[in-house]
Amino acid sequence: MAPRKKKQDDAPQPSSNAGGIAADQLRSFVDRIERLETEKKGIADDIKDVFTEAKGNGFDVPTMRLLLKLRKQKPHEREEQQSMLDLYLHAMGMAGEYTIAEQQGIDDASAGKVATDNPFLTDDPRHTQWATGWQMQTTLLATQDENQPAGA
Amino acid sequence: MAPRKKKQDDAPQPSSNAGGIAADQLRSFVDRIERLETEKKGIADDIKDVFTEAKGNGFDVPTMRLLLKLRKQKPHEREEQQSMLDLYLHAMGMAGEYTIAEQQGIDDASAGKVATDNPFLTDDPRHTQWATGWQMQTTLLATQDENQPAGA
Amino acid sequence: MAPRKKKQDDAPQPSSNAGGIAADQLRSFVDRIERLETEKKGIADDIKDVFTEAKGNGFDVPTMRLLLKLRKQKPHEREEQQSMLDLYLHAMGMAGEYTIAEQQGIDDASAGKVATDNPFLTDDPRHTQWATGWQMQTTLLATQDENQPAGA
Amino acid sequence: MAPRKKKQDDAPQPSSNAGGIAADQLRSFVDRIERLETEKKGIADDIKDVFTEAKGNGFDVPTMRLLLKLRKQKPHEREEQQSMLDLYLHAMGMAGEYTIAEQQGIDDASAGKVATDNPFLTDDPRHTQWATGWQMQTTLLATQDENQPAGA
DNA sequence: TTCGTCGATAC
DNA sequence: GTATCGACGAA
Repeated sequence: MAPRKKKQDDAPQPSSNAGGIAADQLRSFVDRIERLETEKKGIADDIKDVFTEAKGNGFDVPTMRLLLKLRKQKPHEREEQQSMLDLYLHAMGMAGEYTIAEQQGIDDASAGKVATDNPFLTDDPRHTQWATGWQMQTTLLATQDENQPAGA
Repeated sequence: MAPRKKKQDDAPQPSSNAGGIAADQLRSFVDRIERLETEKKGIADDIKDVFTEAKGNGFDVPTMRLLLKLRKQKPHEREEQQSMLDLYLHAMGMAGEYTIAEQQGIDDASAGKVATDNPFLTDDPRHTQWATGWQMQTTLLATQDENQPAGA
Repeated sequence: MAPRKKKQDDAPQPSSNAGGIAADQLRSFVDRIERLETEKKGIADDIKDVFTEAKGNGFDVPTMRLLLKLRKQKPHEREEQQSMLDLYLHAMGMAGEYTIAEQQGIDDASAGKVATDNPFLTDDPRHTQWATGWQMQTTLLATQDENQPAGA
Repeated sequence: MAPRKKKQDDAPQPSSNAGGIAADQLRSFVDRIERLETEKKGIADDIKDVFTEAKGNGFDVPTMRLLLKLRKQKPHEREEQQSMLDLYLHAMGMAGEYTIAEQQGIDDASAGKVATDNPFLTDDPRHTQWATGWQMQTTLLATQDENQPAGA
C-alpha cells in the first residue's frame, strides 16, 4: 500500500527530505558540528603540545594546571575560598597555628574593622597575613549570620 | 588586643567550636563521609573484580558495559531512542535499506494504524521489524506535530 | 645570610629567572595555554549554538549526539561491536528471534564460509541481515579460539 | 542446513549456552554487577545526604570537598605540591613577597642545610614558614638537577 | 609506569 | 546539559 522503499515521499527533491525528515538540514548540522569538533580537537592537541614542551623544560605539569586554574578565579574568589579552607583546616586541627598578623586580622574583623584598616604597608608580608585573617573571620561572621549552626 | 591563639573563644568547650566554627560537627560530617567513601570504594573494587573474572572467562568487557547500560533504560525508552536513531541514520544515508516489514510498519503508521495492528505473529521476526518501522514513523509524525521543520 | 628578597640571583636579567625559576619562560607557556583555551572555549560555544539551532528546527539533540558518536567509529568497528552486543542480548534473552537471513549467516559462518559468500544482492535488505549474522558468529568463533569459556 | 532457530545447539542444556555463548555465566556476571551497582548507588546517595545536611548546618560544601581531597593526600605530597605552587606563583608575580622566615628557609636550603636545621620552635608560626621556604627551594634545586631549563 | 580515553559526578 | 575529575585500559 504505497510505493516502496522511501515512504510517502512524493516530491522529487533529490535526496532531500529522505525518510520524511529534513535530511539535507540534518546533514548540514552534522557537518558543521564535525568540522567544529575537528578544530576543537586540533586546539586541544596544541595545548597538549605546549604542556609537553614545558615539561621538557623542567616544569611540573600538574602544578602548571593548578596555576592555570587559580588564574581563572578572580582574586577575590580565590581569597574567599582560601580563607574558608583555612578556617576548616584549623577546625579540623590540620593546620599550624595562626601567625601573629593573621590573628590580629581575625581580632580586628571581630571588632568590626574594615578591610582598609589593615595596619601593615602593602609591601610588608604581614599585610597579606592580616588580610587573610580578616577575610577568614569576616567570612565566618557572614556565614553565621545566614545560618544558625547548632549551638549558636 | 585580646587573648592570643584562638579568637574570642572564651567558653571552655573542650575542642568544640574551635576557631569559632562548630568544629566537632565538621569533624563528624567529615568522618561520616570518609567512612561512606571507603565503603563505596570497596564496592567499586568488587565490581572491578567481577569484570576481571568475566574477562578471564572470555567475555568482552566493553560489550558487557554496553549491555548493562541498555538494561538500565526502560525497554520503551530504548525502542524510542533506537527508532529515532534509525530515522537519522537513514536520513544520513548511513543505514541499509528498510526491510519489507519495516517499510510496512512505516506505511501503516502513516495510515493511522496503531501498534496492535501488527500483522505478524510475535514469534515471527517480522513482528519486531514491523514494530520498529511503526515506532519510527510514529515518532517522526509526533515530532513533526510539535515542530515545524523548514519546509513543512 | 645572603642578600635579601630574591635568592642567588646575581645575573641582572630583567625580571627573568625570578625566584631561581625561568619566570619568563613560565609566563610564556601560561600565556600560550590560556590563549589556546580561549579559542577552544569559543569553538565549544559555537558547537553548542549549532545544537541549539538544530533543536529549534525540531531535531532531537541526544540522538544527534549518538549519531555523531557512531560516525566517529569506523564502520567495521561499529559492526563488530554491534554483532557482539546482539550476541550478548540474545544470550540474555533481551532480543527477539533471529531473522531468517541472520540465521543463515550464522550457519554459513559456522560452515566456514567467508564474507563474500553473502547470497543476497547488496540492495536486498537480507544482505545486511546475513552479514550481521555472519559477523556475529565469526566474532563468536574467534573469541572461542582465544579463550576457553567454561564448557568449551 | 540443520534445523533452525538456535544454531548448532544440539545439547539440551536448559537455557544454557544459548547462541553458542555461556549464557548462564553471562547472566550471573550481569546480575552480580547490577547488584553491586545498586549498593554503590545507595552509598553515593547517603554521601549526598550528608553533604545536604552539612549545608543545612551552615557549612560550605565545595570547601568541604576540598578539605576531603586534601586529607586524601599524604601530608608530604601536599607540602611538596604547595611549595611548587608557591614557587610558580612567585615566578608569575601572583603572590606577595616572601615572609622573612620563608626567605630564610630558602637561603638555608641553598646553603645546604637540612630540614631539621629549622631554627624556630615548632609552636612558632615561623617554623612553618621556614619549612615552606626550605621545601620550596629544595624542590627547585632537585628539579634543576634533573632537568636543564633554558639558561641553566 | 605513563598516557589517553572513557565514564561518573558535580555544578 | 555541560565541564571537570577520577578511573580504567593500553602502550
